[in-house]
Formats: sequence, structure tokens, C-alpha cells
Amino acid sequence: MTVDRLPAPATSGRRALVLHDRPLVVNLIELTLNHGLFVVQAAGTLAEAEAILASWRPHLAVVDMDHDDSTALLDRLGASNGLRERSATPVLGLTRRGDLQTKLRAFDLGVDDILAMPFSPEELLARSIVISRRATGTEMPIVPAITLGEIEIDIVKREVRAGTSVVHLSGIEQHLLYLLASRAGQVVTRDEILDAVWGTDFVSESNVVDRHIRALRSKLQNDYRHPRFIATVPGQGYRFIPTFSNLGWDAGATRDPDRRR
Amino acid sequence: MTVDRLPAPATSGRRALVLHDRPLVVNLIELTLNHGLFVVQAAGTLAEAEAILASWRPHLAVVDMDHDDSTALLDRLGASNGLRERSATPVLGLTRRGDLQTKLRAFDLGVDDILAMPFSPEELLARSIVISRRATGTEMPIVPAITLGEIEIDIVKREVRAGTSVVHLSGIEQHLLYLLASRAGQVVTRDEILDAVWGTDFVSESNVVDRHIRALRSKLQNDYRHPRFIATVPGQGYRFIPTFSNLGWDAGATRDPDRRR
DNA sequence: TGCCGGCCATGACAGAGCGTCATGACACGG
DNA sequence: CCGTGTCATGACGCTCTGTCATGGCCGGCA
Repeated sequence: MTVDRLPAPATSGRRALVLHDRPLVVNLIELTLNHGLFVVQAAGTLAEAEAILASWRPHLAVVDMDHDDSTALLDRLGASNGLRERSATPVLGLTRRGDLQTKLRAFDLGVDDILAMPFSPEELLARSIVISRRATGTEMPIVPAITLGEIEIDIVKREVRAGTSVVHLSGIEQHLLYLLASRAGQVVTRDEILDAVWGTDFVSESNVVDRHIRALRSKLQNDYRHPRFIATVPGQGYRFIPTFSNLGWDAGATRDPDRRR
Repeated sequence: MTVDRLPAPATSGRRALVLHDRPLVVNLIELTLNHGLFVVQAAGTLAEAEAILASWRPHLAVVDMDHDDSTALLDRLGASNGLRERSATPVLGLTRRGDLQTKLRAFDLGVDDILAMPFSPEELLARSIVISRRATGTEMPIVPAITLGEIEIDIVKREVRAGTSVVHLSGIEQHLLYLLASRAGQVVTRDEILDAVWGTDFVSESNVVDRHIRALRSKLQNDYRHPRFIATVPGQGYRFIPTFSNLGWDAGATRDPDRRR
């Protein structure tokens, strides 16, 4: 089965380093930061991050604060006693816990801003742009909308245009859509989604993922009986396909026949 | 009628300048920043702000971005092309409009962080502390709870302890409580509240204030028939009195007999 | 072939937070 | 004594989030 490739993003030469050990989250961040014309490189360990840092000189770092190496990386980035060096790379921290204590500790470690899960891609982009432009003092281009097959996503307004209809997404729905879209054509597990949106602390037996997938679906498709864009792969998870026609099988079937791969 | 004075706040010598032309908002900010052991001085005009700036050397500035002189003051504070000077006073901007464009413009003007109305005192405090400690690189004390008469308010948890019961407030309810508490014993108009919490853009004929006053009341008083702490002054507005016994008139009467003053 | 069990979609619901509306009590002024 | 304006109150609508019970479909297995 062939699937449209995501369009190659335009770049402005702006670079972002991501320290995160969940590939799905990295994909999400990459797709989101494309709106800000960032090119993203991911590191799963401190060593990788340092290599990228030395050779690539990123303009922004997005750091999972729950990662074991986050503190070490922040040290390397020029944090010192809550007072960051002027020329250091601006850092956006991601955290599972949103209480004030956790946030203040993150700032102590040298973060420029902090984002608690679950967040929306809109917030991620906004904060990334803010701290990045503050560090460099230059304007930053934003591409408010991207097109994926038959879908157009406006990240700022949190709207999706599919065909003639325009719908507004909630933060979590937008997160979910970006997650799936960043892996277009591939299957994403429920557990991966749960982990990427809420963090592993969340109740794994919960039904939340289904719930929001369902909300997304009902917003993306005009009529009830024509499932589009999001297919179910039984026993495995969900799969996003940006064009309707590429689904291939009969409309009305949500199930993805391509089960064994 | 005598009313308990608010306790004189402990200070840590940390100073905050507020540029705002609504005295009620200034009171709110003052009471809120007391949790961070700030001493507050307010300016209604650029001239006043400059005088305070020169003689008082504040550690933090809270600036109403809808104020005519906000841009000029930000210039004075060392903003230049989105790139702020290192030693400049950190600035927290307040704005009525919360869209991304407005926020980005605020950052362009040199703000360190931006807060859109309606916000909760908890957020105001958290962001103030974050940008202030980032600028100075020192630890900042927080007093999580303050006591007003028979009421104890935990700003971080957004909880209120009145007697034996503990209740959780929403952001707007907390804002409302701080607003009234910062003018303890005095009457506050509906329009003033509307303006201070939502901004004047809001529909003036709306019932929102009553709605949230009611919610606050029902959370502060255990039993239905004993109104406490928040009295109605017919034709004028509401009045907060931190102790029950000081209400003076018969329990069961929500109305404040002290109408003509 | 027929039954069972697992996976998933669906509808219903809960509950917080926010805002609106209609009604009715109450006091005041004429 | 009645009308008017001011408030309190209950009821409702809406969005967002999360939970639960049900029932359909399919595949595996006897």
C-alpha cells in the first residue's frame, strides 16, 4: 500500500535539538516545530545530545525533564544556579507533573519555559517560538497551516479543514492528530499514544484514547458512515492516512484489513 | 463598624512596580504578590513609574499592556528589538486579549512573560516568581497560605479553609476572592469587578459576577442559611469581611444594612 | 458448524468550569 | 398600596475531559 509522503518542510536554517527517548514524542515535536520552520534532530542520550550540540549548534532545545540525562544536558547548555548564560541555547522543558514545585525546580535547572502534559501542539509551538526569538532577537516565521493529503491543519486556530467543513479541535484532540499524522501510514499503539499524550503515570486500563480517537473521527468525517483518515488496526492500534482515496477498501469499514505486517 | 485590618505582610526587601490605572487591580496584585514577599508600589502614569523606577529600583515590574504608557515604560526598562538587556528589570505583562498575535507582540516589546485575563492569582504569583528569580538568580521565598480573619487561603493549591471545611476554588473564584479580600471592609462595585477580572471588553449587562459571587459564597459557608464573609450592599456592590462575628447583623441576612455611607 | 472470548465502537453518563436566562423575593419610593 | 429596580436562586446550555456498560464483529476453537 502506498501512502502520500508528508511534504518536505521549508526550512529557515533554524535548528532544534530534542532530548527524548520516546520516538513518537519526537515525531510529534518535529511535525509541530515544522510550523516554525525548525529542522529537528533528536537525541536519546546525553552523549548523542552533546555530539549534536557540538557539531550542529541548535537554536533551541526541547528537553524531557523526566529523562535521566536532562539535568546533565541542562548543565551543558549553560545553566547555573537558575541564572542562564546569555548566549546559551534556550530550553523548553517538558514534564509530566504540572504542579508549581515541579515547575520551579525546572526553572532552577535552567529551563526557559516549561510545558506540562497533556499539552497541545499549539502551546508547544507558541512557547518554542517565544523563547527562541527572545534568545536571538530576530523575527521568526510561522506557517500557521499545513496540508496533509486532503486535510488542512491550522495549528494556531486549532482548526482542521477537511473538504468543505471546518472544525475546531480541543487541545488533546490536536495532540492526538499531530501524533498520528507524524507517523502517517504507520500503526501507533494505544500504549504509545497514552504515553505520548498523558505520560505513563496515567491509568493504562483507561478508555481515554478510544474516547478522543472517536471525537477526532467524528470531527474529521462529515457523515456518519464514512470513516476517514483514521483507521483501526485490530490488535495493534490506530493508523492515520492523510487521503481518503488511499484507504482503498470499502467505505464503511473502519477496520484496516492490512492487519499482519 | 470596625473591621480587622489585614495583617502587615512580612517582607524580604523585594520590590515590585505595577503600572496599572485600575486601583482595584493594583490591590489584587499587591495581595497576591505578598505571597512572594514582595512590596508593591503602583504607578498610574509613565511619569510616576519613572520616578519609582529611579528612586526605588524594583526587582519586578507588572505592566498592563493595554495601558497607553506600557510601550514607553518597556522602552525605559531596557527592551530593544525583542532582546532585553541582562540587568534590566523583569517584566510581567497583563493583557485582555489572549491570542497568539497579541502575546508575540508583547514579547516583542520586551516582556518576560504574559498573562491573559481572566487569570488566577495563583498564575500571577507563579509567573512573577519565575521571572523574578530568573533575573536575580537567587532563591525566592513563598508563603503558600495567608490568613484573613477566620479564613485561610492557600494560593498554590487554590484552597480555602474556613472553619473545619476545605474547599477548592476555580481560577475565577480565586481571583474574585482576592479582589474582595484586597479591599476588605470596603464596597466593590460590580463594574469594578467585571473590569478587574475580565476587562472592560466584556458584556456589561452580563450576570457573570453574580454567578461567581454565588459560587464563592456557597463554597465559603458550610450551611445554606448562614451567609458569611461576603455581604451585599444594595445599589453599590459587594463587601468582604474576613471575620464572621464582625458581620454584626443577624445571621440569615445577606444584605448589608450599612447601606448609606 | 456453532459457540466463546477478545477487541473495539458506540451511546450514555459524570462532573468541573464557565456563562446565560427566567423567576421570584425584597426593599424602597411614589 | 403598588410599581420598580436590585439581587438571589434555580435551571439550563455548552465545552472539555474522563468513565462505564453494552453490543457488534471477528477469529479461534471445540
